[in-house]
Amino acid sequence: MRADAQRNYEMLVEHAKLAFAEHGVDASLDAIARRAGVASGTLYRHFPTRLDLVEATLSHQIADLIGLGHHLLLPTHDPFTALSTWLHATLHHALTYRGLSATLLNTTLDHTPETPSPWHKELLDTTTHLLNRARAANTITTEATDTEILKTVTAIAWATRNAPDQADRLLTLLLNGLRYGR
Amino acid sequence: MRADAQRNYEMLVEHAKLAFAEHGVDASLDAIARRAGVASGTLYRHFPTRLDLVEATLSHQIADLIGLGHHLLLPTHDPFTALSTWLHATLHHALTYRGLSATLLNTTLDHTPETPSPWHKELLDTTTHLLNRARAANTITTEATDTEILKTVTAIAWATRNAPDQADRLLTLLLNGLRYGR
DNA sequence: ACCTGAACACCGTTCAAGT
DNA sequence: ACCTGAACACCGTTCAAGT
Repeated sequence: MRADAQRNYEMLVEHAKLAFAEHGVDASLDAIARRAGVASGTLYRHFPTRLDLVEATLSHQIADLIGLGHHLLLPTHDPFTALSTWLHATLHHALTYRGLSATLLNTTLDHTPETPSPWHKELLDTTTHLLNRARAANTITTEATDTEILKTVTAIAWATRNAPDQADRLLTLLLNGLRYGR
Repeated sequence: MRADAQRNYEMLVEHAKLAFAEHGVDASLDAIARRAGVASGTLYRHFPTRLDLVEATLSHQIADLIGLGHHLLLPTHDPFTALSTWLHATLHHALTYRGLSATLLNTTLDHTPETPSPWHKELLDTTTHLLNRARAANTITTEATDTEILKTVTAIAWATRNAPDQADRLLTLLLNGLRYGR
Protein backbone atom coordinates (compact mmCIF):
# COMPACT_ATOMS: atom_id res chain seq x y z
CA MET A 1 0.00 0.00 0.00
CA ARG A 2 1.21 3.47 -0.87
CA ALA A 3 2.35 5.50 2.14
CA ASP A 4 -0.38 8.13 1.85
CA ALA A 5 -3.03 5.44 1.43
CA GLN A 6 -1.76 3.69 4.53
CA ARG A 7 -1.90 6.92 6.48
CA ASN A 8 -5.43 7.66 5.22
CA TYR A 9 -6.54 4.19 6.25
CA GLU A 10 -5.27 4.69 9.77
CA MET A 11 -6.72 8.17 10.11
CA LEU A 12 -10.10 6.87 8.97
CA VAL A 13 -10.11 4.02 11.48
CA GLU A 14 -9.06 6.35 14.25
CA HIS A 15 -11.76 8.91 13.58
CA ALA A 16 -14.33 6.20 12.97
CA LYS A 17 -13.63 4.90 16.47
CA LEU A 18 -14.30 8.32 17.92
CA ALA A 19 -17.45 8.86 15.86
CA PHE A 20 -18.88 5.40 16.55
CA ALA A 21 -18.20 5.81 20.26
CA GLU A 22 -20.00 9.15 20.28
CA HIS A 23 -22.84 8.61 17.82
CA GLY A 24 -23.08 4.85 17.45
CA VAL A 25 -22.41 2.81 14.31
CA ASP A 26 -24.81 4.99 12.32
CA ALA A 27 -22.52 7.99 12.62
CA SER A 28 -22.22 10.04 9.45
CA LEU A 29 -19.57 8.58 7.13
CA ASP A 30 -19.19 11.96 5.50
CA ALA A 31 -18.27 13.54 8.83
CA ILE A 32 -15.76 10.78 9.56
CA ALA A 33 -14.04 11.34 6.22
CA ARG A 34 -14.03 15.10 6.73
CA ARG A 35 -12.49 14.91 10.19
CA ALA A 36 -9.95 12.36 9.01
CA GLY A 37 -8.94 14.93 6.40
CA VAL A 38 -9.90 12.92 3.32
CA ALA A 39 -12.68 13.11 0.75
CA SER A 40 -15.66 10.80 0.95
CA GLY A 41 -14.56 8.79 -2.06
CA THR A 42 -11.39 7.79 -0.24
CA LEU A 43 -13.40 6.36 2.61
CA TYR A 44 -15.43 4.26 0.20
CA ARG A 45 -12.30 3.09 -1.55
CA HIS A 46 -10.89 1.69 1.69
CA PHE A 47 -14.17 0.56 3.20
CA PRO A 48 -16.79 -0.30 0.57
CA THR A 49 -19.47 -0.82 3.21
CA ARG A 50 -20.12 0.62 6.63
CA LEU A 51 -19.64 -2.84 8.07
CA ASP A 52 -16.07 -2.97 6.76
CA LEU A 53 -15.28 0.19 8.66
CA VAL A 54 -17.00 -1.01 11.81
CA GLU A 55 -15.05 -4.25 11.75
CA ALA A 56 -11.79 -2.39 11.22
CA THR A 57 -12.36 -0.34 14.37
CA LEU A 58 -13.09 -3.52 16.33
CA SER A 59 -10.41 -5.82 14.97
CA HIS A 60 -8.46 -6.16 18.23
CA GLN A 61 -11.54 -6.62 20.35
CA ILE A 62 -12.89 -9.23 17.96
CA ALA A 63 -9.62 -11.15 18.08
CA ASP A 64 -9.77 -11.13 21.88
CA LEU A 65 -13.33 -12.38 21.91
CA ILE A 66 -12.59 -15.22 19.54
CA GLY A 67 -9.56 -16.10 21.64
CA LEU A 68 -11.76 -16.31 24.72
CA GLY A 69 -14.16 -18.54 22.84
CA HIS A 70 -11.43 -21.02 21.95
CA HIS A 71 -10.23 -20.99 25.54
CA LEU A 72 -13.70 -21.74 26.88
CA LEU A 73 -14.04 -24.71 24.58
CA LEU A 74 -11.28 -26.54 26.45
CA PRO A 75 -12.74 -29.57 28.26
CA THR A 76 -11.49 -28.32 31.63
CA HIS A 77 -14.35 -25.84 31.87
CA ASP A 78 -17.77 -26.63 33.27
CA PRO A 79 -20.13 -26.62 30.29
CA PHE A 80 -22.75 -24.32 31.76
CA THR A 81 -20.27 -21.87 33.26
CA ALA A 82 -18.36 -21.73 29.98
CA LEU A 83 -21.57 -20.99 28.11
CA SER A 84 -22.54 -18.33 30.60
CA THR A 85 -19.14 -16.64 30.45
CA TRP A 86 -19.21 -16.68 26.68
CA LEU A 87 -22.67 -15.18 26.36
CA HIS A 88 -21.83 -12.43 28.84
CA ALA A 89 -18.69 -11.61 26.88
CA THR A 90 -20.65 -11.57 23.63
CA LEU A 91 -23.20 -9.30 25.25
CA HIS A 92 -20.53 -6.83 26.31
CA HIS A 93 -19.03 -6.91 22.86
CA ALA A 94 -22.40 -6.05 21.33
CA LEU A 95 -22.60 -3.07 23.67
CA THR A 96 -19.33 -1.51 22.46
CA TYR A 97 -21.06 0.96 20.18
CA ARG A 98 -24.69 1.96 20.13
CA GLY A 99 -26.27 0.16 17.21
CA LEU A 100 -23.68 -2.60 17.07
CA SER A 101 -26.28 -5.06 18.33
CA ALA A 102 -28.43 -4.29 15.30
CA THR A 103 -25.47 -4.88 13.01
CA LEU A 104 -24.85 -8.22 14.69
CA LEU A 105 -28.45 -9.26 14.34
CA ASN A 106 -28.69 -8.24 10.70
CA THR A 107 -25.42 -9.70 9.49
CA THR A 108 -25.22 -12.86 11.58
CA LEU A 109 -28.66 -13.98 12.50
CA ASP A 110 -31.11 -12.76 9.92
CA HIS A 111 -31.05 -14.10 6.41
CA THR A 112 -28.76 -11.62 4.74
CA PRO A 113 -27.97 -12.23 1.11
CA GLU A 114 -24.30 -11.29 1.54
CA THR A 115 -21.89 -13.82 2.96
CA PRO A 116 -21.36 -13.15 6.64
CA SER A 117 -17.92 -11.92 7.66
CA PRO A 118 -15.48 -14.48 9.13
CA TRP A 119 -15.90 -12.69 12.44
CA HIS A 120 -19.63 -13.32 12.55
CA LYS A 121 -19.29 -16.89 11.42
CA GLU A 122 -16.82 -17.57 14.21
CA LEU A 123 -19.17 -15.99 16.76
CA LEU A 124 -22.02 -18.23 15.75
CA ASP A 125 -19.81 -21.32 15.53
CA THR A 126 -18.38 -20.84 19.00
CA THR A 127 -21.84 -20.33 20.42
CA THR A 128 -23.03 -23.48 18.73
CA HIS A 129 -20.19 -25.54 20.14
CA LEU A 130 -20.65 -24.25 23.67
CA LEU A 131 -24.39 -24.84 23.50
CA ASN A 132 -23.87 -28.36 22.24
CA ARG A 133 -21.56 -29.12 25.13
CA ALA A 134 -24.06 -27.68 27.62
CA ARG A 135 -26.86 -29.72 26.04
CA ALA A 136 -24.77 -32.88 26.00
CA ALA A 137 -24.15 -32.42 29.73
CA ASN A 138 -27.90 -32.14 30.14
CA THR A 139 -27.73 -28.71 31.77
CA ILE A 140 -29.97 -26.67 29.47
CA THR A 141 -33.30 -27.00 27.73
CA THR A 142 -33.51 -28.05 24.10
CA GLU A 143 -36.48 -25.74 23.60
CA ALA A 144 -34.55 -22.97 21.88
CA THR A 145 -32.22 -23.12 18.90
CA ASP A 146 -28.70 -21.72 18.76
CA THR A 147 -29.76 -18.84 16.58
CA GLU A 148 -32.65 -17.95 18.83
CA ILE A 149 -30.45 -17.83 21.91
CA LEU A 150 -27.82 -15.67 20.25
CA LYS A 151 -30.62 -13.48 18.91
CA THR A 152 -31.88 -12.96 22.42
CA VAL A 153 -28.44 -11.94 23.58
CA THR A 154 -28.21 -9.28 20.89
CA ALA A 155 -31.75 -8.27 21.76
CA ILE A 156 -30.75 -7.69 25.38
CA ALA A 157 -27.83 -5.59 24.20
CA TRP A 158 -30.20 -3.58 22.04
CA ALA A 159 -32.75 -3.11 24.80
CA THR A 160 -30.18 -1.94 27.32
CA ARG A 161 -28.16 0.26 25.01
CA ASN A 162 -28.98 3.30 27.13
CA ALA A 163 -28.71 1.45 30.44
CA PRO A 164 -25.94 -1.14 30.01
CA ASP A 165 -25.83 -1.81 33.75
CA GLN A 166 -29.06 -3.79 33.32
CA ALA A 167 -27.63 -6.00 30.59
CA ASP A 168 -26.04 -8.68 32.74
CA ARG A 169 -29.11 -9.05 34.94
CA LEU A 170 -31.33 -9.63 31.91
CA LEU A 171 -28.92 -12.18 30.50
CA THR A 172 -28.93 -13.99 33.84
CA LEU A 173 -32.70 -14.14 33.55
CA LEU A 174 -32.36 -15.75 30.15
CA LEU A 175 -29.83 -18.25 31.46
CA ASN A 176 -32.23 -19.11 34.27
CA GLY A 177 -34.85 -19.81 31.65
CA LEU A 178 -32.46 -22.06 29.78
CA ARG A 179 -31.09 -23.94 32.74
CA TYR A 180 -32.43 -27.27 33.97
CA GLY A 181 -32.90 -28.10 37.63
CA ARG A 182 -32.01 -24.66 38.92
CA MET B 1 -62.85 20.10 11.56
CA ARG B 2 -63.41 21.27 8.02
CA ALA B 3 -64.68 18.62 5.62
CA ASP B 4 -61.55 18.61 3.43
CA ALA B 5 -59.32 18.49 6.48
CA GLN B 6 -61.27 15.53 7.82
CA ARG B 7 -60.90 13.74 4.53
CA ASN B 8 -57.17 14.48 4.37
CA TYR B 9 -56.77 13.12 7.87
CA GLU B 10 -58.44 9.86 6.98
CA MET B 11 -56.55 9.48 3.73
CA LEU B 12 -53.29 10.01 5.55
CA VAL B 13 -54.07 7.39 8.19
CA GLU B 14 -55.14 4.92 5.55
CA HIS B 15 -52.01 5.30 3.46
CA ALA B 16 -49.85 5.38 6.55
CA LYS B 17 -51.22 1.96 7.49
CA LEU B 18 -50.25 0.59 4.10
CA ALA B 19 -46.81 2.16 4.17
CA PHE B 20 -46.05 1.09 7.74
CA ALA B 21 -47.18 -2.44 7.00
CA GLU B 22 -44.94 -2.59 3.97
CA HIS B 23 -41.87 -0.63 5.06
CA GLY B 24 -42.15 -0.46 8.84
CA VAL B 25 -42.66 2.63 10.98
CA ASP B 26 -39.70 4.33 9.33
CA ALA B 27 -41.51 4.53 6.01
CA SER B 28 -41.02 7.79 4.13
CA LEU B 29 -43.49 10.41 5.34
CA ASP B 30 -43.13 12.23 2.08
CA ALA B 31 -44.26 9.19 0.16
CA ILE B 32 -47.25 8.72 2.48
CA ALA B 33 -48.35 12.30 1.91
CA ARG B 34 -47.88 12.00 -1.83
CA ARG B 35 -49.91 8.81 -2.11
CA ALA B 36 -52.60 10.26 0.11
CA GLY B 37 -52.84 13.11 -2.37
CA VAL B 38 -51.72 15.90 -0.04
CA ALA B 39 -48.60 17.99 0.34
CA SER B 40 -46.06 17.22 3.02
CA GLY B 41 -47.00 20.27 5.07
CA THR B 42 -50.52 18.91 5.48
CA LEU B 43 -49.19 15.73 6.98
CA TYR B 44 -47.16 17.69 9.50
CA ARG B 45 -50.15 19.86 10.34
CA HIS B 46 -52.22 16.82 11.30
CA PHE B 47 -49.40 14.77 12.78
CA PRO B 48 -46.59 16.91 14.18
CA THR B 49 -44.44 13.87 14.90
CA ARG B 50 -44.08 10.46 13.34
CA LEU B 51 -45.30 8.94 16.59
CA ASP B 52 -48.60 10.80 16.29
CA LEU B 53 -49.18 9.20 12.93
CA VAL B 54 -48.14 5.77 14.13
CA GLU B 55 -50.54 5.97 17.07
CA ALA B 56 -53.35 7.09 14.81
CA THR B 57 -52.95 3.99 12.64
CA LEU B 58 -53.01 1.79 15.74
CA SER B 59 -55.79 3.44 17.74
CA HIS B 60 -58.22 0.52 17.54
CA GLN B 61 -55.60 -2.09 18.28
CA ILE B 62 -54.34 -0.08 21.24
CA ALA B 63 -57.85 0.21 22.64
CA ASP B 64 -58.25 -3.57 22.36
CA LEU B 65 -54.96 -4.22 24.10
CA ILE B 66 -55.78 -1.89 26.98
CA GLY B 67 -59.18 -3.55 27.25
CA LEU B 68 -57.52 -6.93 27.54
CA GLY B 69 -55.27 -5.56 30.25
CA HIS B 70 -58.18 -4.40 32.34
CA HIS B 71 -59.86 -7.75 31.88
CA LEU B 72 -56.78 -9.66 33.02
CA LEU B 73 -56.58 -7.61 36.19
CA LEU B 74 -59.84 -9.12 37.44
CA PRO B 75 -59.14 -11.29 40.52
CA THR B 76 -60.66 -14.35 38.85
CA HIS B 77 -57.53 -14.91 36.81
CA ASP B 78 -54.51 -16.87 37.96
CA PRO B 79 -51.75 -14.28 38.52
CA PHE B 80 -49.04 -16.02 36.52
CA THR B 81 -51.30 -16.97 33.63
CA ALA B 82 -52.67 -13.45 33.46
CA LEU B 83 -49.15 -12.04 33.34
CA SER B 84 -48.16 -14.53 30.67
CA THR B 85 -51.20 -13.76 28.52
CA TRP B 86 -50.58 -10.04 28.86
CA LEU B 87 -46.92 -10.19 27.89
CA HIS B 88 -47.68 -12.37 24.88
CA ALA B 89 -50.34 -9.90 23.75
CA THR B 90 -47.94 -6.99 24.24
CA LEU B 91 -45.32 -8.87 22.26
CA HIS B 92 -47.71 -9.39 19.36
CA HIS B 93 -48.69 -5.76 19.46
CA ALA B 94 -45.04 -4.72 19.24
CA LEU B 95 -44.73 -6.91 16.15
CA THR B 96 -47.51 -5.14 14.23
CA TYR B 97 -45.11 -3.04 12.19
CA ARG B 98 -41.41 -3.51 11.71
CA GLY B 99 -39.71 -0.97 13.95
CA LEU B 100 -42.65 -0.55 16.31
CA SER B 101 -40.67 -2.33 19.03
CA ALA B 102 -38.01 0.35 18.78
CA THR B 103 -40.66 3.05 19.12
CA LEU B 104 -42.03 1.35 22.19
CA LEU B 105 -38.62 1.07 23.78
CA ASN B 106 -37.70 4.66 23.07
CA THR B 107 -40.92 6.30 24.12
CA THR B 108 -41.91 4.12 27.06
CA LEU B 109 -38.86 2.61 28.60
CA ASP B 110 -35.92 4.83 27.94
CA HIS B 111 -35.69 8.23 29.53
CA THR B 112 -37.30 10.35 26.86
CA PRO B 113 -37.66 14.03 27.60
CA GLU B 114 -41.14 14.22 26.11
CA THR B 115 -44.10 13.09 28.14
CA PRO B 116 -45.06 9.57 27.14
CA SER B 117 -48.37 9.15 25.38
CA PRO B 118 -51.36 7.94 27.44
CA TRP B 119 -51.14 4.71 25.50
CA HIS B 120 -47.61 3.99 26.64
CA LYS B 121 -48.32 4.97 30.20
CA GLU B 122 -51.23 2.56 30.30
CA LEU B 123 -49.08 -0.22 28.89
CA LEU B 124 -46.49 0.21 31.58
CA ASP B 125 -49.10 0.60 34.33
CA THR B 126 -50.93 -2.56 33.39
CA THR B 127 -47.67 -4.49 33.29
CA THR B 128 -46.74 -3.16 36.72
CA HIS B 129 -50.06 -4.22 38.22
CA LEU B 130 -49.91 -7.70 36.75
CA LEU B 131 -46.33 -8.14 37.89
CA ASN B 132 -47.19 -7.03 41.39
CA ARG B 133 -49.98 -9.55 41.58
CA ALA B 134 -47.70 -12.30 40.35
CA ARG B 135 -45.05 -11.30 42.88
CA ALA B 136 -47.57 -11.11 45.71
CA ALA B 137 -48.65 -14.65 44.87
CA ASN B 138 -44.99 -15.64 45.08
CA THR B 139 -44.88 -17.04 41.57
CA ILE B 140 -42.03 -15.00 40.07
CA THR B 141 -38.57 -13.82 40.99
CA THR B 142 -37.99 -10.31 42.32
CA GLU B 143 -34.67 -10.17 40.52
CA ALA B 144 -35.88 -8.02 37.64
CA THR B 145 -37.72 -4.71 37.66
CA ASP B 146 -40.93 -3.98 35.77
CA THR B 147 -39.14 -1.82 33.25
CA GLU B 148 -36.50 -4.45 32.63
CA ILE B 149 -39.07 -7.12 31.96
CA LEU B 150 -41.06 -4.98 29.56
CA LYS B 151 -37.81 -3.99 27.91
CA THR B 152 -37.01 -7.61 27.34
CA VAL B 153 -40.39 -8.18 25.73
CA THR B 154 -39.81 -5.34 23.27
CA ALA B 155 -36.31 -6.70 22.74
CA ILE B 156 -37.73 -10.08 21.75
CA ALA B 157 -40.09 -8.36 19.33
CA TRP B 158 -37.16 -6.50 17.84
CA ALA B 159 -34.98 -9.60 17.55
CA THR B 160 -37.68 -11.64 15.84
CA ARG B 161 -38.98 -8.92 13.53
CA ASN B 162 -38.03 -10.98 10.49
CA ALA B 163 -39.04 -14.31 12.04
CA PRO B 164 -42.09 -13.56 14.22
CA ASP B 165 -42.85 -17.27 14.60
CA GLN B 166 -39.94 -17.46 17.06
CA ALA B 167 -41.25 -14.66 19.24
CA ASP B 168 -43.55 -16.68 21.49
CA ARG B 169 -40.92 -19.35 22.14
CA LEU B 170 -38.40 -16.75 23.26
CA LEU B 171 -40.95 -15.10 25.53
CA THR B 172 -41.71 -18.49 27.05
CA LEU B 173 -38.01 -18.80 27.78
CA LEU B 174 -38.10 -15.47 29.58
CA LEU B 175 -41.15 -16.50 31.58
CA ASN B 176 -39.34 -19.69 32.56
CA GLY B 177 -36.51 -17.57 33.84
CA LEU B 178 -38.92 -15.45 35.84
CA ARG B 179 -40.97 -18.25 37.28
CA TYR B 180 -40.35 -19.85 40.64
CA GLY B 181 -40.50 -23.59 41.25
CA ARG B 182 -40.98 -24.50 37.64
C1' DA C 1 -2.55 3.87 -7.87
C1' DC C 2 -4.95 6.81 -5.31
C1' DC C 3 -7.50 11.02 -4.19
C1' DT C 4 -10.78 14.90 -4.84
C1' DG C 5 -15.11 16.87 -4.87
C1' DA C 6 -19.05 17.79 -7.70
C1' DA C 7 -23.27 15.44 -8.85
C1' DC C 8 -27.25 12.75 -8.02
C1' DA C 9 -30.82 10.74 -5.22
C1' DC C 10 -33.51 10.70 -1.17
C1' DC C 11 -35.40 12.26 3.08
C1' DG C 12 -37.31 15.32 7.02
C1' DT C 13 -38.95 19.74 8.24
C1' DT C 14 -40.28 24.60 7.88
C1' DC C 15 -42.79 28.45 6.20
C1' DA C 16 -44.29 32.18 2.93
C1' DA C 17 -47.79 32.42 -0.32
C1' DG C 18 -52.21 31.03 -1.93
C1' DT C 19 -57.28 29.56 -1.46
C1' DA D 1 -58.63 27.63 8.59
C1' DC D 2 -56.23 24.87 5.86
C1' DC D 3 -53.25 23.56 2.01
C1' DT D 4 -49.38 23.89 -1.33
C1' DG D 5 -44.85 23.30 -2.67
C1' DA D 6 -40.46 25.51 -2.82
C1' DA D 7 -36.51 25.93 0.16
C1' DC D 8 -33.14 24.38 3.35
C1' DA D 9 -30.35 20.97 5.66
C1' DC D 10 -28.34 16.55 5.83
C1' DC D 11 -26.85 12.13 4.28
C1' DG D 12 -25.09 8.08 1.27
C1' DT D 13 -22.95 6.82 -2.94
C1' DT D 14 -20.86 7.20 -7.53
C1' DC D 15 -17.58 8.65 -10.85
C1' DA D 16 -15.08 11.85 -14.09
C1' DA D 17 -11.17 14.52 -13.60
C1' DG D 18 -6.84 15.39 -11.43
C1' DT D 19 -2.17 14.08 -9.31
